[in-house]
Amino acid sequence: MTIRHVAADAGVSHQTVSRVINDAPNVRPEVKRRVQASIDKLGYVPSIAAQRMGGSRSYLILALNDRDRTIADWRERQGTDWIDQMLLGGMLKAAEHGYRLIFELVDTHADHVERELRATLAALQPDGVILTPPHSENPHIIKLLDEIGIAFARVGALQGGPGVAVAMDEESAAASATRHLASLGHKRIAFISGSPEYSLSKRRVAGWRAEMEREKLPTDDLLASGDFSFGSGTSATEALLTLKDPPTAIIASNDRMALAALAVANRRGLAVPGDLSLFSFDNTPVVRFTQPPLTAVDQPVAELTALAVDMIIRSLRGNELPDQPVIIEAGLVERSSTAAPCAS
Amino acid sequence: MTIRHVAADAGVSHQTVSRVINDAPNVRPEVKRRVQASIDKLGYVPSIAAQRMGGSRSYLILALNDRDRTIADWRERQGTDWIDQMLLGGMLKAAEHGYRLIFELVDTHADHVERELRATLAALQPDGVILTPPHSENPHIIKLLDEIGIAFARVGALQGGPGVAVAMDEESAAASATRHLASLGHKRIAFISGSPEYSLSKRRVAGWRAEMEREKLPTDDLLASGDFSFGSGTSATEALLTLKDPPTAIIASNDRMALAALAVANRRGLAVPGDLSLFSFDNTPVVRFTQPPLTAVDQPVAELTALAVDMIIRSLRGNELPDQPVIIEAGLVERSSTAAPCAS
DNA sequence: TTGAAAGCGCTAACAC
DNA sequence: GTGTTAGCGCTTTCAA
Repeated sequence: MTIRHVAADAGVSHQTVSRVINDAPNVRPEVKRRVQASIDKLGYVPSIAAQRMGGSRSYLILALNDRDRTIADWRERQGTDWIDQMLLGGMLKAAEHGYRLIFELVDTHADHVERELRATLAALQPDGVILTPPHSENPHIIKLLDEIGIAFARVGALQGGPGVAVAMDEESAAASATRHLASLGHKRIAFISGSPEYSLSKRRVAGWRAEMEREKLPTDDLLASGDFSFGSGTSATEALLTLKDPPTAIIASNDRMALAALAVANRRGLAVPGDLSLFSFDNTPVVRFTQPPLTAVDQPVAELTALAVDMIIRSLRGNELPDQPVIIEAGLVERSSTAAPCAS
Repeated sequence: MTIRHVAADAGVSHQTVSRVINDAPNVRPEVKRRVQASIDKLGYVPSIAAQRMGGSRSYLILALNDRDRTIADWRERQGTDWIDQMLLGGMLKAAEHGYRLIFELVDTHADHVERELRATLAALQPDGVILTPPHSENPHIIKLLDEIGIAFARVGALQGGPGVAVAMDEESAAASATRHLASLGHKRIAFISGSPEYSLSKRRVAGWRAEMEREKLPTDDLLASGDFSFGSGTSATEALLTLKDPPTAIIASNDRMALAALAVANRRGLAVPGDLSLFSFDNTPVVRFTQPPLTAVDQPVAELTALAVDMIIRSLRGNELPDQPVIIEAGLVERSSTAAPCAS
C-alpha cells in the first residue's frame, strides 16, 4: 500500500495524494474527497520513514530522561511514577496531533553527552525534543539543541532561554503548603530543603520563607537542609526535632524525605498528625500508602509533559514559542498527615 | 553526515561503507578499519528512516499495551509499575543490540483493533512486536501479525502458536508460595483466584491445589473467587474468614486483592501475620509500604520483556523461534506478612 | 573484494 | 489545480 496505489485507485497523480495527506492547498474539494475515499478504502497509511526521507516531518518527538536516575528508580521499585506520568501526558497529547513520543535514556553527567545525543538525533531525526530534569538545565544539551535548531521544551526548568521552559510554580506551591499549615494554627513550621543542584530547591525554600514572613512567623532555625535522599531527610528531621523549641509541622521538599521524617517521628513516639504535621512534595504513589497517608503538593508531571508536547507541535506549525517559562499551578492533596497542632 | 561523506573521507564507494555498517562480508579488514575510522572521526550515524527506505531493518521494536488498562493504571497512581519494568527490561535489551523499543497503546476490545494495528505497523514499520496481556492472548491480533509475517513475542502467554510465548511459571510459583506457608506449619491455606478472563488465573489455582494435595492438606472450601479487583478481594476474604473453620493463611492472586485482604483482617481485628498470614502475587511497589509489608511472588516483568526482545532479535537474525512457550521461574520475596500460625 | 545502478515511498520544486 | 521530475540516504542487485 503506497501512495501510488492510492493514486491509481483515485485516478490522480501520486502528488495529488500527497497534497491530500498533508492537507496542502490546490486540490479541488471533489478530487480531495475522491482521494480520501481511496485512502480509506485501501487502508493506506503513509510510512513515516518515507515521509522523513522525502524531507518532511518524522512525526517523532524524543523524550529524554536521565539514564542513571531512571534506571535506579526502576530497579528500586519504590513506586516513583515520573515516567508513567510523563508518558500519560506526553504520549496522549502527541497522539492527538498524529505524533509519537519516543522515549530515550541519556547520561547527563558523562562528557560524551553531546556525542550520544547527536547520535540519537541523527538516527531518529525527531521533530522535537523534550528535556526533563536534570537535562532541562544542562547547558551542553541546551546549547547543542539550539545550534542544531530543533524545537525543544525543558520540563521543570525555571529560566527562559533557547527552548520553552514549562514548570510548576514551585514558590507558590511551597507558599500554599505553608499557608495551609498556618491556617490550621501552626506557628513553628519547618522546611527541609532539597538538593542545591536543582534550582527548584531554592524556589521551594523561597516560597516557604515568603509565606512565613507574610504570616509573621519565625523562620530562624526552622530551615534544615536535605538533598532529596531518605538519609538526608532522616538527619534533617532529627535536627529539627531536637531543637529547644521544635516545630509542630514539617514540610519536606520531596516524598522520600517526608517518608524519612515520618519514620523519625514514629521512632521518637510522636503521633502524626497529633504531635507533628507532615507536608510532602511530589505526591508520588507511595504517599497514599503510608500510615497516615501524607498530605502533599502534587507535581503535575503529566500536565507539564502534555504542555511541552503541545508547545513543540505548536512551534512545528510555525508559531513562535514563548521565551519566558510557562508556569502552571500545582495542586495540594490533603490527606491525613496534617491537622491542627495539639494545644500544648 | 551521510554515508557518502564517509565514503569520500575513506576513499571508497558508499556501498563499501554500507557493508561495514552492516557488518557484511566481502570487505578487506584493512578497508574495514579505514572506513570505521572515518565513521568514528565524522561521528556518522545511519539514519534509521533511510535504512528502512533502503528496504532493510527499521531497528524498531513495537511494544503494545492495552490502552484502557494502562491509562487507568496511570491515572489511579496506585504505584503499579508494569510499564516501568517492561521498559527496564525491554529498552535496555533492545539497546544492547542497536534496536529501539517504541511503546504504543492499543485497544484490545474494540472491533477496530485490526485496523488500528495495521495503521501503526504501516506507519512505523517495526521489525518486531511485543504483545503484553491481554493482547498476548488476543486471537485477532495474533492472527494479523502472523499473516503479515512479522516477528513477535507474547509476554505472559502460556500456549505455543505463532510468535514466541514467554511467561513465568505460574503453577510453580503458586505451588512454592503454598509450600512456603505449609512449611511454616499452616494447615488451612486459602487461595483467592483472579479473573477467569486471564488463563494465568487457572494456572495459579492449579499450582496451589496441586501443592495442597501433595501436602495432604484440604482444599474443599478454601478457594474463593476474585477478579483481581480490590472489591472482589474484600468479599473473597470476608467469605473465607467467616468459614466455620477459617484459614490461617491466604494467598491472593494479585497485590490489589492482597491489599483488600489486609484491610479486612485489620477491620476484623486479626493481626497479620500473627492471626493470619498473607501471601501476594506480583510484587508491585505498593506491597513494600503496607503494614506489614507483604510477602509476595515476584512477577519478573523486566526479565520477561528482555527475553521477548531477545527472541525477536534472534529471529531477525535468522534463528528459528521455539514454538513452545519459554518459561522462567518466579522468585518469592519474603517480607513480614507471613509467619507460623498461632498455636491456638 | 569492490563499485555502479536501480529503487525503496515520499515531498519539494517546477511546469503545465 | 494538477502532473512531472528530481532527489532524500540508504540497501539490494549485479557487473567488474
